Amino acid sequence: MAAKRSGAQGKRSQRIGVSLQSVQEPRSETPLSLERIVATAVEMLDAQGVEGLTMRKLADRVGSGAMSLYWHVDNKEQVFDLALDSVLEYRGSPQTVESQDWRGEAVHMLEDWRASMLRHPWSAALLPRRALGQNILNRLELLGKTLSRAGVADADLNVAIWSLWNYVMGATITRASFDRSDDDRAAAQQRLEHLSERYPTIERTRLLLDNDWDGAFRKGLDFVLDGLSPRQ
Amino acid sequence: MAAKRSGAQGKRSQRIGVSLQSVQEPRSETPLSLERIVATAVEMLDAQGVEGLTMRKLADRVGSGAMSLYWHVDNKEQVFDLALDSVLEYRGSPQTVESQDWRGEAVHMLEDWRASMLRHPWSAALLPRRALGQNILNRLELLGKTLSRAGVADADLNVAIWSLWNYVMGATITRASFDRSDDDRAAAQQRLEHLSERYPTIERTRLLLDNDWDGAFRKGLDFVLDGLSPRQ
DNA sequence: ACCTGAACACCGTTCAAGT
DNA sequence: ACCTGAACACCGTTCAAGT
Repeated sequence: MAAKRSGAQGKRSQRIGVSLQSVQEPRSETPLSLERIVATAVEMLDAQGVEGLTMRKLADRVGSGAMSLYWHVDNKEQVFDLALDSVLEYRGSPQTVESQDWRGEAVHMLEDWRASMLRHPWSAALLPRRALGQNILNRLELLGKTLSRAGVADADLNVAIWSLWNYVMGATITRASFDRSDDDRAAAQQRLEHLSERYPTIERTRLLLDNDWDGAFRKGLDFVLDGLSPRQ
Repeated sequence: MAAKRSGAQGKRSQRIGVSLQSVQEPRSETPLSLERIVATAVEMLDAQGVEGLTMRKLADRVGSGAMSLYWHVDNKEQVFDLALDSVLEYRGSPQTVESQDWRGEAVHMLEDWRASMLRHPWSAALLPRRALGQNILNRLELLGKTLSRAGVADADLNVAIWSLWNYVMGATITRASFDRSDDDRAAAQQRLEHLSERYPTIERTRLLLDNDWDGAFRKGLDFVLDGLSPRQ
């Protein structure tokens, strides 16, 4: 039911790295193209979230009849896949020098990963549900290479990669969804205060009011990397 | 837009811990009740996933007219909230003895958390989008208490809790969605093999073919706990 | 207090047809 | 090769009404 979603390349789609700086061309008669569809989908997702993206509204926004999209694209799922991958491109020093600072490199890559997703808050929650696109594979490869150079044994490498993946995905998904509803935290905290005898610990540390997401991410990441570091 | 979803208790809903062992009563004239609605929703979610749950189909399954649900429930969102929370109850030794094995306790709690979510594969992806219900708060409180007893300073406690949360959520969401589409892994691996010169590292370690999810979770969790352990 | 059907304003997608 | 409108089979929810 939820299968079979990767590989199907549509009638004429080739994977593209759409550049996404809010395409504000003379909204005249640019011919419909996959690039424009994907770029517009990203704009709409940024503005309205996952629920707000509709094939009909997308067609409207792109200035075509509702059904024209389906010549360029198989279905709505593919629009999500392409929008996601277009947002995850890694523009980092690709190989450059063989730096000695593997830990700094890893931190940089993972913070960039998180930042890319937070720029498009719908992306984090979507990612695990979709096939792994080129850009994520690139990031995984780069991460693996860095950890390997740092001395992580091949036997531990998969666990190390997945641990960091899990941490980054969990942190980003959580942050992106809390972000969209500050009320929740207020409401939750209110409930907490009302029940401070039931939840004394997290009430005492004010777990749900802590606003320093970036700092917490960075500190937790350090903990994880401490755990992963090859013992000497 | 996505706000205002917590607290609203509907016209007559009180939080309930529905017991969910596949209610197979004489499908006759049990009166419609919130409990039955939530239990049936969980059944449908287990069978069909998030996309498969429809207010109309739910009403049908419960043997009532389509609109009868709305007397018991405000809207579809609330059905999700209640289904989620009902699935996350923690049945663990609540206080018992003041064990010395804090690490074993933490591992047990977090493995149980993951297992509860994997029993209902739709739950993990849903959790971060919803308000934090009673049962998650309970788990967070218990985790915080355990870490605190283990010697984690109050200043580090929030980061420690969030790090473990992030790891568990990331791992479970990833696992649950990979689970639902084995094709992806085959397809991805095929793409990988085709491009083994582009992704030599993750191809070499067979990252995408590693099937030992439980083992990887446990090992990665150990890494994280190593990082979190108070230094001596 | 509890349940209902008709109706409204939407969806994604198929299909046969236009240029 | 590219785009279209009409139509189908769905959605969640409002509302006025029934018992």
